[in-house]
Amino acid sequence: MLSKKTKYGIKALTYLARQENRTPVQIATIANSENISLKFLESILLSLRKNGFLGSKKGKGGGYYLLKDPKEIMMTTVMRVLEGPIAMVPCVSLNFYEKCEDCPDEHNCAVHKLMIEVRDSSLKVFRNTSLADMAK
Amino acid sequence: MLSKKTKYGIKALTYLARQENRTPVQIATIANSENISLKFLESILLSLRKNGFLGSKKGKGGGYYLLKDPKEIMMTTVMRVLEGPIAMVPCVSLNFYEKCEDCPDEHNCAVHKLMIEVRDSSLKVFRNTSLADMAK
DNA sequence: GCATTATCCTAGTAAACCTATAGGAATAAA
DNA sequence: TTTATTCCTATAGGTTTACTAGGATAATGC
Repeated sequence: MLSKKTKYGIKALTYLARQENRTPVQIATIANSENISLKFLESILLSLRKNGFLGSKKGKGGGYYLLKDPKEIMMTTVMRVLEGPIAMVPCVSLNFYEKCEDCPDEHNCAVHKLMIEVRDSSLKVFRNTSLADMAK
Repeated sequence: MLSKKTKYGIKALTYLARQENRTPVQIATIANSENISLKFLESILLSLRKNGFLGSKKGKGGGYYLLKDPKEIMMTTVMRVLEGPIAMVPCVSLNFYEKCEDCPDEHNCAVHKLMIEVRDSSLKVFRNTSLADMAK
């Protein structure tokens, strides 16, 4: 299941991608438009800034804005930062790999094989979608 | 993330699918072979029986066995029973649909569109894989 | 300089969910 | 009647999720 954090994060990014110029948009504006709790969104945008997606400006007329062209921001990156691994099992994750405790031999594990297929099919979708696509 | 329950459930089903005949296999045998906590596996197999995948026999020489031909058991069904919805968001789920609270219009939601694609790609994998495939 | 308007940051919390575990009842076979 | 097994309910303990509180910090405009 997608966490609300991820869902809201994607919605906020999409909102910003729809903006014509890169002048800062206030958290409250986005929160209002997308029906997201202000304080929760605040913490999400903060982490998106720390992860290099957003820039910010403090004080009056401040807010958040995208740092890159939406076309260059792929959903794989967004998902990994907000949600974590795309794979359903750590032993199949490309960026967050971990060995299973119970599995003596990964290559002989039926779950492993299935989950590689699932991972690849999801990856294909995320890799083919940019934030610009989302904003359309 | 796949829950351990689902992971262990699939492993147990695969184990049973590999059995040549349908004589009952004890929980302890499976738990041992797959490195799963006995008591935990017990509760998982119980729910698999209640959901029509397994039959059981009590007492000495008892255990669990598959009720259907592994070729007829598709991973979509297994996943839905063990893990729940295949979709990452309820508003995109075929079998567990729920409207989003925050979304006024589903059809205009970028997250919704993306998650439909992800769901369909995962579904394709699960629909093309039977328990017999897993056991190979 | 000062008031106002924003973001920044750390912490905390209630509820839900996950991963088991305990302990005994029911049933079947030898 | 003993032994082996599943059946069933309850619950404990840990983790994660989805927020919320409250003040610090910085920028703007008068």
